[in-house]
Amino acid sequence: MNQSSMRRNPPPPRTEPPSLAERIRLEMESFTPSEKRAAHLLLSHYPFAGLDTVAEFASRAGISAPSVLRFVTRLGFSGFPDFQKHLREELEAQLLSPLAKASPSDKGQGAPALASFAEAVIGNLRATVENIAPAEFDAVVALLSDPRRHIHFTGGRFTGALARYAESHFRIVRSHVDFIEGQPALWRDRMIEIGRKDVIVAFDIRRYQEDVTALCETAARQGATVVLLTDPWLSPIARVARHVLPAHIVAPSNWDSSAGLLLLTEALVAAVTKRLWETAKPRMETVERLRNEQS
Amino acid sequence: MNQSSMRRNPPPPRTEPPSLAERIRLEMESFTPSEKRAAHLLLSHYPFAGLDTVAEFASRAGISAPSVLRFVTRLGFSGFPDFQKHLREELEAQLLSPLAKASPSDKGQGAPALASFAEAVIGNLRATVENIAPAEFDAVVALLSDPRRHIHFTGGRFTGALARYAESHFRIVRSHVDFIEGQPALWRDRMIEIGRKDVIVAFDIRRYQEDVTALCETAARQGATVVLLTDPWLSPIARVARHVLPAHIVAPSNWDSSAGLLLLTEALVAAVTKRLWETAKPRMETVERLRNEQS
DNA sequence: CAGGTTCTGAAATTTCTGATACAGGTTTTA
DNA sequence: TAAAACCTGTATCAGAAATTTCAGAACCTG
Repeated sequence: MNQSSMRRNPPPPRTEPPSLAERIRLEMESFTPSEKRAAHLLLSHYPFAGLDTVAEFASRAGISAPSVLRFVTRLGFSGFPDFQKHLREELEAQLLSPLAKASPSDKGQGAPALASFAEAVIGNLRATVENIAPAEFDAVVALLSDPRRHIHFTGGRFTGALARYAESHFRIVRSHVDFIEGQPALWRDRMIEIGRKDVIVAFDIRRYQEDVTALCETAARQGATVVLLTDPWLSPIARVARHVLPAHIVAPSNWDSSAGLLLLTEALVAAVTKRLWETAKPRMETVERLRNEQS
Repeated sequence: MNQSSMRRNPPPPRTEPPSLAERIRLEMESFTPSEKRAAHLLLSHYPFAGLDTVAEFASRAGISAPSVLRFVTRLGFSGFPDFQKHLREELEAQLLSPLAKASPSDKGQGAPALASFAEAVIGNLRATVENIAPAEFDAVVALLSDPRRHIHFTGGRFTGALARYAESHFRIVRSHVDFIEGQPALWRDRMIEIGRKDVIVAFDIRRYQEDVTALCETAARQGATVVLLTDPWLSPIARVARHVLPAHIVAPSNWDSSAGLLLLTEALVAAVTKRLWETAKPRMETVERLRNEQS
């Protein structure tokens, strides 16, 4: 008799996922006294009150632990951990919303698509920079500025292009720079020469590519230093990497965005060029002269 | 009852919210490899990654549970629950004061290079988007979405990598896509097959490369449609290009930044993928299946 | 006011989490 | 090159947390 199969809400909340808090407010009437106390506590400190232990929650609400359990069960969760998981996910989604709000809304075409895409990418860049430890970045700069080291760039299907981009710049700034194809057959032979003096800079984002991982593991086993540019979920290469620089990659697209990786790459190029300026300058001038002579 | 009812407080942080994240970034270099992985995971999903169980956190970070425990102990917490409590409190405090968002912007001097570089790049992206004519962008999307067209990507020394990046994506979304090396010797032969049905997408920024220009001029003479992604000063290719998308490239570096070009590329990929979704989806699934079979 | 229903919490039970000891392996130091 | 220090994962344990059971309390209902 409690539910006469009514439609829930005349104006159903449109876009946003129905927050748990909202649902609790709507169902408040049907709660028992104990459940109401639990609901009030949760709503008044939403959602943090629910992130504590059952005992803590019960104590703060002035009810017993079983009552709390009955409350969350009544809300449709399989147990208290399930309930907490939902709260955390909801909170995380809400906190990341400024980025998520722009993307799904306007599916128009042309400029709006470009503009919103750009905003998402910009958000990625900011997030990327904030999550990079300055010391880590500096350490990589120092590593790539060491003239005694040999630098090898590599990457996967899509990120391979970024590795090439990095290589094409570093090649001019300093010596001992090359690009390694990801396919095992193409690098197996060269591995014999990889050792402690070598640095592997690998680009690898999700749908992590096994051959790139294999390359890095082999190189690491030989004593090479591995630097990894990846996404926040970390390629398995992180296992053997000495330095890891994660970049945010999620964009309103069926594809991931590599803009963050490019940003890091260009920042590294800029920093290393500055650091090696004394030797880089003449190299750059020479390259320029050779180019002109040729044509 | 075991509570000594005493707040443990090593360094009284009563001034500003010295975010735990910030501290981790500063101490990053003193961490062991395992600890770094834990730190990276936490920072990349701050602070939600830390609200799970130890086992979950360890698994996601790719390390063992004890390493996680050692990590939080090293940060000065008495145990994992204490660590989680701190994260919750920090999160709650931050969520209640929207003005706290200004804090992460000003880094001391750790890597102002990276932060300011990022800001410059972001400025480039905004400027790029504003200076693109929506109609021009849409026209390019339509062109690249035409299944009867054959698409060829090319670029110069540095921008060639971007052309490869574009090609590696479009190749999956649609058929008749390839990459042309910039050196004349490598494309002269193929020019015989270039005609009205072909689209050349060229990447070229200052220090404009003569061979790329030559390629485009030849192709245009044969009736091909040329799309140019360049800088605001426009590569000479613009004379024969049907569509031109300029991107801002100036950065605080001895090198130009290609981030704007990458943004346009990714936006084009996203738009074309969406437009061709009916045919692109099965293609992407097939590619995925082939990849899995192979490995 | 009895009988039935619903609600609630104390205590018992079970599950699972966080913590520790220890040993193999690696890097650093002498 | 050998020794020492350090790092890290496996196995294990202790204890806390969530869950269930069950009996009593509160509240209708006729």
